Amino acid sequence: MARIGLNGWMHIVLGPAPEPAPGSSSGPSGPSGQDRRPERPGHSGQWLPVLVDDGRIESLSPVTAAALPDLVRVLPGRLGVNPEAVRWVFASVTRDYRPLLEAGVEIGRCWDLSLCQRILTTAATNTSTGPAGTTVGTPTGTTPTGTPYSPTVPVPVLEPEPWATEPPAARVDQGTFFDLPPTNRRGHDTPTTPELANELVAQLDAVSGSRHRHRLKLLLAAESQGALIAAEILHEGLPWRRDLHERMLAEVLGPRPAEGQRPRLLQELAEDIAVTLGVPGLNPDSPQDLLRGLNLAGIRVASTRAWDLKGWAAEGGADSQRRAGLISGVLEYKRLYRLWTANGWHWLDEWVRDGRFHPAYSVGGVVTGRWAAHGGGAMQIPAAVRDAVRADPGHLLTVADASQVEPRILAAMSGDRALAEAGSGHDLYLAVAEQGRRAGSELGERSRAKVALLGAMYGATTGDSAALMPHLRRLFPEAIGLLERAARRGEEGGQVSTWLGRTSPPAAPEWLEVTGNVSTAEAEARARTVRRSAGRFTRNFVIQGTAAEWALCWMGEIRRRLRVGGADGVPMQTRLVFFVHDEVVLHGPAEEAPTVHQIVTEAAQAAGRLLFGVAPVEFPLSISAAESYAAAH
DNA sequence: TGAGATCGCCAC
DNA sequence: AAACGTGGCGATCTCA
Repeated sequence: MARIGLNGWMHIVLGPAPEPAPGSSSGPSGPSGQDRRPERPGHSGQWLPVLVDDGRIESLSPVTAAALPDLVRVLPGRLGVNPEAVRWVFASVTRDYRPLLEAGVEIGRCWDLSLCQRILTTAATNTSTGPAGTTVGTPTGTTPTGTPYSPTVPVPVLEPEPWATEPPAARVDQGTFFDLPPTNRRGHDTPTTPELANELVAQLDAVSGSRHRHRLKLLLAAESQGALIAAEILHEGLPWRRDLHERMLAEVLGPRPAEGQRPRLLQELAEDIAVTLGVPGLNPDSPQDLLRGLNLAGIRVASTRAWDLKGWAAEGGADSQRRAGLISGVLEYKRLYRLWTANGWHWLDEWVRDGRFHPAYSVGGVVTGRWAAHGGGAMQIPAAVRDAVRADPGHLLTVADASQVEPRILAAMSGDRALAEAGSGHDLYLAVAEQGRRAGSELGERSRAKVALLGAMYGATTGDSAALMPHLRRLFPEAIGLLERAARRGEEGGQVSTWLGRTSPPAAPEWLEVTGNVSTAEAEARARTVRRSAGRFTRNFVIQGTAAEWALCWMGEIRRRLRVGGADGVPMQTRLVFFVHDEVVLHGPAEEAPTVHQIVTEAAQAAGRLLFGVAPVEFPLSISAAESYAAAH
C-alpha cells in the first residue's frame, strides 16, 4: 500500500545517525570522538534515514556513507512509493547530494533545510501586514495562528569544498571520501537526523500557517530544487576547450611568460605607453603610477578608469583624434591585462579539469535570492573567452537568454495593465516607446523608454532616466507606485518581500541612531544618504528578487521536463551546465536539440504561470543551439 | 608581513 | 565627479 506523505510527498530525511547511548553495544565507532558536542548528541559516522509522514516520525536502519547511494536507489521501492513522489530532505543539498552524484544516483525532489531555514527566519522578522501587492510582495512574518517561525535547531548553510582544493586522497581513494561522516572538513557538523526531522516539521508547519502558503511553499520548493541543480551543474561542468583558450591567449598576449613576468605583447604595450606619455619606467599596473603619468602628460583625468579616459578624449573637440591616440595604448593595455589576470593561464590551471569548468554556485547567496558563485568567477565569464566553451563531438550547446525579465516581472507583480500589455510581446521597451509616442510623451524612442524603466527599477535620481520618471508614472501608475512604495519602506527602515515571500534583511542595529541624528547639517545629510540608499535597495530588491524566483522556477521546470523526457517518454541525456541570472546553457546530443529548444521555451511560460497564474505577460527567450557558446549569442 | 581597504573591471 | 541595483575577483595600496 502506498503511503501518502505531507503535502502529498513522502519525506525521507537523511542525516547523521545519533551516537548510540553509552553502554549500548551496537553501532560502529565512527571518527566522531573529537567533534562530539556536549550540548547535543554527537553522530556515529553513519547516515540515518527517517520517514516523516503525516506527523509520524519513523527511524529506519542506519547505513554507512558508502552504502548511502544504494539506499537512495532502493528505498522508495522497498517502501512501495514511486521514487518521484519522494522528497529527500537534507541539511544541505549542496554538500550532501555530491557523493550521491559521484556514485551515479540522481534524485527527483528535495528539501534543503538550511536554505529554507534562512528564508523562513528572515521572513519571521518582517512585520509588514498588508496583503500582497499593497505593501509590496508577500508579507509572511506572522501567521493566522499567531505562531511565527523560529528554528528548532540551527542548520548552517554549508558549501562543498572548492573543486580546485579537493585533497588528492579523496579523489584517488573514493573509499576515503565516502567514509567521511556528514561533516565537512572545516569542522562544521549538522544536527542529527531526528533533530533535522523535527526541524522539517517546524518548517512545514510554518509554511502551512503562513498567510501566503502557496507562494511560500513554491519558494521553498524552488530554492531546494535550485540547490539540486547547482550541485548537478558543479558535477557535470561546462565543456571547456583548453587548447582553444590557450591559442587565443597566445594570439593576443604572446606565449605564456615565466612566472612573475608579463606576457610579451603586454610588456611591449607597457613600454609604448611609457614612451607615448614621456614617463620612463611608468608601471601601468599601478593606478597611482598611471594616474601620475597621465597627468604629467597633460591628460587631466581624476581616475584611470577606461570610462573616464574615453570621456577625456571625447570632450577634446577638434583635438579628440590626437587625444584618442594618446590613450589608445592605455585602453588596450587595460583590456589585455584584465584578460591575463582574470582568465589567463592561471585561471585555466586552477579551474578547468578534464575539459570541464565546474562552476561552484552559492544558491541564494545574494540577499535578493540571486545565485552567487565563489571561485572561478562563474557569474562573470567574459565574452572574450566564451569561444572556448564548445560542445563535445556530436553534441550541441543550447543557450537561452530571457529577454527583459525585470520589467516583465514588474508588470506582472504590479498588475499594471498598460505595462503588462507592453510586456505581452517580444520587445517590451519598443512597446513602451510606442505607448509613449501615442501619449505624446518624451518616452517615444526605444532607448529612452529603456533608460527610463531601468532607472525606475534602480532608483535613479539624476540624468535622463530621472527626468523621464513623471512620464513613466503617468503611463504606468501601478507599476511605478509599487516601486515607490518599496522605496518608501526602505527609507523608513522597514522590510519588503518578493512575490513569493523572500524578505529583505532588517535594518542594521544602528539604523535609528544614524537616521535619527539631525544634530548637525552633516549628520542630517548623512541620514538622508543612508535613507535613500536603503530605499534604492528595497526598490530593487522586490524586482531583482522576484526575477530570481522566476529564474529558479524556469530552471526547475527545465530540469523536470528533461527528466520526463520527450514524446517517447525517455529521459533526455541533455543536462543543464551553466546559469547566470536570466540565462541557461544546456549541453547534450545534437539530435535532442530541437526537443530541448521546446522544453526550455515551454518552461519559461510555465514559470510565469507558476508565479503569476494566467497573467498577460510573456517571458520570451532568445535561444539558439550551437557548437560554441560565443556563436550562440 | 599580513589583513583589510580600495581600485577597476567583469557579469547580469 | 558621480550617477543607478546585485555581486566576484585580482592587483595594488595602506597601515599596524
